[in-house]
Amino acid sequence: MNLSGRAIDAFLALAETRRFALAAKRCHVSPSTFSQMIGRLESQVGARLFDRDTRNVSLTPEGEVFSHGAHRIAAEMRASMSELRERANRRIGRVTVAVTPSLASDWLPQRLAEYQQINPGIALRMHDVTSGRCLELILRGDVDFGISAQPGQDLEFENHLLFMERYHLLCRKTDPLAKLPEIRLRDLKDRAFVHMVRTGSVRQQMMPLLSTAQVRDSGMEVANFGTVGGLVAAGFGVSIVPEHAIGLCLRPGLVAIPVKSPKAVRPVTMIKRRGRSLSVAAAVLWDQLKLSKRSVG
Amino acid sequence: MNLSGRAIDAFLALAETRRFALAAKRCHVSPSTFSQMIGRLESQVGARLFDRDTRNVSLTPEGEVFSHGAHRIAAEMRASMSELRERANRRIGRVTVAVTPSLASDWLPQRLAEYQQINPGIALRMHDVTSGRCLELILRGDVDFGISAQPGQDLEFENHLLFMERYHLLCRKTDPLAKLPEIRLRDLKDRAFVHMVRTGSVRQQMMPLLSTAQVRDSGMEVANFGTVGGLVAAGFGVSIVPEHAIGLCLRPGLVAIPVKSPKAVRPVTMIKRRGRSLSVAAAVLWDQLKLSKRSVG
DNA sequence: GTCAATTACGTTCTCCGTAAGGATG
DNA sequence: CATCCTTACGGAGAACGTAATTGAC
Repeated sequence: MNLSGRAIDAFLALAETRRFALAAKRCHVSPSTFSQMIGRLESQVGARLFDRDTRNVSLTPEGEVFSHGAHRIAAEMRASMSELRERANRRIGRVTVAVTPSLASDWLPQRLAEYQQINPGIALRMHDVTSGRCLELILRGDVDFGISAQPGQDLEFENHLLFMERYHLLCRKTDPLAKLPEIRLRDLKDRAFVHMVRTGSVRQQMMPLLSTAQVRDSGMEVANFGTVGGLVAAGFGVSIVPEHAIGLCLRPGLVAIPVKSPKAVRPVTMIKRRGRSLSVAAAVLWDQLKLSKRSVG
Repeated sequence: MNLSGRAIDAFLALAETRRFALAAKRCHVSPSTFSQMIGRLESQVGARLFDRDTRNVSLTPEGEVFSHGAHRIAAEMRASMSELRERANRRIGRVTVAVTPSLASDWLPQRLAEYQQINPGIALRMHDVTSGRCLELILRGDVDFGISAQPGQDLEFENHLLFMERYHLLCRKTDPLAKLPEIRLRDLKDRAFVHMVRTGSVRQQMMPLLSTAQVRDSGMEVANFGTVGGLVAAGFGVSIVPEHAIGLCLRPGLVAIPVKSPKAVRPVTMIKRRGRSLSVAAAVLWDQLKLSKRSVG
């Protein structure tokens, strides 16, 4: 049992035209070839599908039955092929990315908007998640790729650095530090510090630097940048946040000042599962983001 | 675009096993051939369907999309093939026959019951119709074949004589004719006669014989044998009906007496459209009836 | 080094088209 | 005899298997 698409097409053409010669032309084959194709099909399905003499062609009862199936098979084939083609042309599709909250709010939306304008048929979904969960979603295949400051292991992931993001000190305008154009980490010695939770990439990356700088623990340990802003504004201490998180933290009475340290930067990285290819739509977004990285630097 | 059933099967096998070697075995081809089959399929659909290295095999996003269609295509193919096979084996099917009322009530039911017992999966339908309408239904393809006393023209129909059916005189027991063992047509001279409608085969066949016999017209002209019985019983006259219609006419006070005349017989004939083959189920019924004709003679 | 997928290559076989054959009106 | 489907036959191309190659662990 091996029905080919061409055989199905031949069958349908003959069922419709009821002329071998005409159906053959429609299928772009010679009449003889067409006759053989029908004959082969009939032997494959094990039943005569057409009653025919040199003058008339008509479906047998078995042919009538088969024609229903043939129509459905042909329709499914057409649908499958056209769906693939439409996805290849990015007429339809879906792209899901996992992104750290800072970039999800500040940097990525603009890029996604550009993408959406060029590819209106593609449904975009974004998960804003912590760095750890980002890798998990990538590994499980729940997202096409991720963007985070914490690259995955090279064995399982493919990482592409977009740009280095500077950290900024977040403090009240009344703070003495607020007057400086740049902050050095040692300026924070003995200052109360509002921490992010340990599972976030900010905390994990800053941990060694902060202990070197001998900051004082405010006791606060929060998950969201918005909360950091609130705590700093309320006087619980200062904090350090990535550049693209500033918008989430800042409020009247607060300032953000760049931290001057070659280590106080974090690698904003696109991450995908190694060995798994991206969908066409996702690959296009990936490439677009790769090219647009200069626009922030 | 020409998807073959084998390619679909190969795709599904690989998508399920995620092993080329294993899927190749399942498809009964060598690993090398299988690899080529997948490669060909991918080039036909215009997209890479599997991510693979020598260690791991997994579906690409396009492969995921295609797998839905592939499952449906394979299911439709299986369904079409198995339906044809089941019809060939007469596990399922339908047979519709058009039959003249007399045979539909007296002769055919027993035959159909035998057929139904042997082929319980076949749905039987029967139209009891006049001879003219019988041919019409055959021609239109509304029935698989017909049984009537009026064969169709050989150009359009294929006729198979089942048996010759004798005509019987229908009269009251009090009628002088009722005492005879056989009737000759000339015995009916000047007798009031209850006619069937002109569209029926009985009337058409008997017309010349009756005018030769110089019967008298009762003025009654009816479509159903049951009505004939009623009219004869009520004294409107006598009538002549086919042997198998006797059961429809007879009632207390009436008798049916065979007509002795080489012309007072009618050919009970199976009729099908020339050049059109019967469905397997219908052909089996056709053949069964052909063989069972002796049982009546 | 071992195992799995792929590529190379020669063979086989399927499939196509040209041309002859046969049936029908 | 004209038309249309089918069969015959030869060549082109596809598909298969064996065997060598590449790549991953």
